[in-house]
Amino acid sequence: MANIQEVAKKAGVSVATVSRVMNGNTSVTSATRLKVEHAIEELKYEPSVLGRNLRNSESRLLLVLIPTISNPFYTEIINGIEETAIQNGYNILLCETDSSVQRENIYLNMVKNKVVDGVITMDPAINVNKLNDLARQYPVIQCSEYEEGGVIPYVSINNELAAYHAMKHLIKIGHERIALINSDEKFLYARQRRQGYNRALKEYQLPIDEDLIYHTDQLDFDYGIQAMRHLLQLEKKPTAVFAVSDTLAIGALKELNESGFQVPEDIAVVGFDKISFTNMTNPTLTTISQPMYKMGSTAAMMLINNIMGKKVESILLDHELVIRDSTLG
Amino acid sequence: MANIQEVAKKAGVSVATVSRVMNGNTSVTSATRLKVEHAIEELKYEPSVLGRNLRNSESRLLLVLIPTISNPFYTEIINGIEETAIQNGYNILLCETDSSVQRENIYLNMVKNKVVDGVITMDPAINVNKLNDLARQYPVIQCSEYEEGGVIPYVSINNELAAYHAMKHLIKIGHERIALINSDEKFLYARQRRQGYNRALKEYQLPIDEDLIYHTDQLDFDYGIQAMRHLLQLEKKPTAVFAVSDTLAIGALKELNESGFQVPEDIAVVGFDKISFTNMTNPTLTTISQPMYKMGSTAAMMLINNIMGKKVESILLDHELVIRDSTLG
DNA sequence: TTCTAATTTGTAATCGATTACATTTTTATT
DNA sequence: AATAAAAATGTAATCGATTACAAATTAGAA
Repeated sequence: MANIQEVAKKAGVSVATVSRVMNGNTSVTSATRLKVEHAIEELKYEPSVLGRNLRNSESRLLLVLIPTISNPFYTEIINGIEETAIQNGYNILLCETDSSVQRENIYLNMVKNKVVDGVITMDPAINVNKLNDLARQYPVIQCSEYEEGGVIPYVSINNELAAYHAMKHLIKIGHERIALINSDEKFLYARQRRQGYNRALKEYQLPIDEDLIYHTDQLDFDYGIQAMRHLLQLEKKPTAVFAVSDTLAIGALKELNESGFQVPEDIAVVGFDKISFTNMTNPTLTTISQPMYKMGSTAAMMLINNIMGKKVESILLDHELVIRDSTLG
Repeated sequence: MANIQEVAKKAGVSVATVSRVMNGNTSVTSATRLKVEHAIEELKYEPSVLGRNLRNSESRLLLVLIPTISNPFYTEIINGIEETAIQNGYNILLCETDSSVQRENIYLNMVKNKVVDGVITMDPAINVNKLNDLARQYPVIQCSEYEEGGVIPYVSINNELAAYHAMKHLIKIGHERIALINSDEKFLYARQRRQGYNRALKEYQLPIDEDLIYHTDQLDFDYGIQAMRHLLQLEKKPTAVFAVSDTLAIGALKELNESGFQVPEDIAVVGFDKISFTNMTNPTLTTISQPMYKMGSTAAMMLINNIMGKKVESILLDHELVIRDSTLG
């Protein structure tokens, strides 16, 4: 691949002029421009991004940190990030942390090293102190999970309200014993959704039965199965289940089918996220729709603005309750 | 962030010595090494990857091209790629082509521009000529989809044999009218799986009924639903369906459930890939298990070897038929 | 035509590392 | 102690772009 010197030589001009033609900001005679363009054409010159980045100290790369790529919730968000990034001349470096501190370190160093211009993190298990340190000097955006009252801009939804809506729906169709399959409450979203769960119950003067609340370590299908298995062993079984992730809800649904329970007749199920699978289950799954694509593109736009030195504000996007067969008698 | 000059100054040595300490290959007295390490510590120095890459003309980044991030088949492969990449000091730049020529161009230029050191493509719709051009000068590996008789190293499975196995299973349990939900036969894997389908039928002297073969444009659930809807309208309906992707099979299953058919009693279903969701459907889905993680890590290893100048050979990995409820009477 | 101002083009420093080669220091040998 | 050989360290070029500043060219005005 030819470099800028060779083009300059071939066109009989200086490298500065070639650079000017490439970037088109300062004035070049149309005659020389033509000469240079010819040389570029002939040599099939493509400027080295490495050289340019070193000089400009930018990489046009955005780091995206996700806990796992296996959850469709994240892949939809990534779609949104990628589209927006590309539209603005950026590309994304996708990295799974797998909640490993070592990986986290590698990735966060990439920001300091200027391998990337900024970072969007969706990892709820990220080290908050380290992230805040980083955010002091470099562009950082949190997506979906964030630090309450923190200084890092974020895009998310109102988790408390969304959970409240899901619960209100279950209560309104007559359920009184509603189980909650939650993830670890060390995560903000888990605490917030728990609060929504509590609020709805209180509002309708229903008791909060700790037996009906189950915490899982992860969000995979299997953990939903486990959770449901546990809940079915209770003496006083729930008549409905609210899971804080569709993947958990799908696992729960599976276990209910296996055990011969009718959904929603025996037990109703509500999920969270609206991943595309939820329309394929039998019955289809009632769920809280998160605007995942929008969340991704918003996060990307916020990060790019931040990189360009603009001040950005955190945003809470709207959710929506999607009522399907798993709660429709 | 401090640079190498500042460290050199603080340590009272030259930049070369600092570089030597950083890279640890050539000899440095333990006294000076200590001085330098102290300076590095104090200034919290991290070498600029940009500067290093420019000089070494490498980026330690691998480009991964996928048609879409939404299919779990690809995300499992990506897991394998990422793990292996990181183990070898590389990171991955994940890019969805969405089968857009424009994006394809952007991404392939990244290879020429040395933004990345090599590329793994899983996009079946990629422009083969362009890819071959690229592969003449740069490291390129194909994963899953490849060019038959081409020169680009690939890792895949024996698609013909896998489809043959799936069909043989269906035939052995008594099916004679077996529909095929295939994707566009412009893709090699589609042609190969079709061949396996044909071979099994021929071997058991069953007729090949073109009415039973349906082609879809994409692999999303909806296309599986469409396909099944079409097949159910046939006068002589199939008693079994073989779909070349789990996502299609899941859509088909959904449509069968909706339409009141019993699986596998009325119609049996076999998928392809063994994505995790196939264990969550009701009934669980019989499918061909592809070693996706292995495929990813193999592809990554091949690419890294290729980058290091080694010659690499194409590999076909083993598949496995996983029999589940959708074919178990 | 001559001079000034505006425009175009070139020169060379710069970004931050690596490394060939040169120089200095240390070690070993007689 | 003198010398050669080996080891440690430093100097400066290099990767490929951008850009401040300098120099050259052109245009315009008198």
